[in-house]
Amino acid sequence: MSQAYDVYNDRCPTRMVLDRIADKWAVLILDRLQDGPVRFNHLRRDIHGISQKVLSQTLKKIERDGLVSRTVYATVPVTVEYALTPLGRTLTETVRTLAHWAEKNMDAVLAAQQAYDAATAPPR
Amino acid sequence: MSQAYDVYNDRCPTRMVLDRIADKWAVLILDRLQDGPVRFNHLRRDIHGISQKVLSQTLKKIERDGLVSRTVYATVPVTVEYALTPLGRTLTETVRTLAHWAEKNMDAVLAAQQAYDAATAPPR
DNA sequence: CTGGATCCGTAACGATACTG
DNA sequence: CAGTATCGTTACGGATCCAG
Repeated sequence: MSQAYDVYNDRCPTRMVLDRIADKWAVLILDRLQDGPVRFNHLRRDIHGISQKVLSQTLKKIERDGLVSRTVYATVPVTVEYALTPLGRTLTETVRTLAHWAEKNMDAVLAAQQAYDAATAPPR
Repeated sequence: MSQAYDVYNDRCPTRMVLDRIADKWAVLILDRLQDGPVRFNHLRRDIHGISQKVLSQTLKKIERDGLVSRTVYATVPVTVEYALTPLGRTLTETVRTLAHWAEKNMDAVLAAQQAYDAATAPPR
């Protein structure tokens, strides 16, 4: 993280953006949209564990951030498609590097956790 | 995000790791440790807005994940230093790319938010 | 100095029911 | 289909006090 801004202080704009990135559901949604527009209930089905309420809220947030677009089709019943904006696409691309890290180092993290637990819990 | 794992399903290990990355305070701490070991109260002072409770909890979490090491010096009073592990360092490096994105696109996000708010709120 | 323990308010979330 | 509204619960964070 660059020191161009005072990242550790409140009112830091970078920190503000970090708040948004640090949203698990938002990241998952952004990722799911990478292959093209997806409808509301389709997202709901694909992202297991998300409630329709949280999905709705999160979509609104990232739409406000300019990361996704919302397109309503006057079909009956109505159809709504969410898609990445160009800005959103640049973000998912950098998020990809995080995912790669996760896949590569997951085993190491798991091992570390087990070691930690073994070193702290067993005294019992 | 790669599709090697079923990222959208629970029980997905990548998603588990994502949970940790999606922790604003953890990211801030990891970042602060990039230039070398830092003591508890020093972290507390530098990362404005974090409470000592949350700092303590977060440090434990990322220590358990093997991302930071905790070293106690038998001074008086006692001194504790936190430092990045090699694993932790690889993570901060990828997180850096996120920060770069934030700095580069912050203005665009801000503009998008204002446009969104202007398009939704004003009907009032 | 480095935390642990406690209390307590708030914001987040899940479930459910209802609407255009 | 795509949401909104309401309710109840829970998890999280802040503040304070205390201990090794």
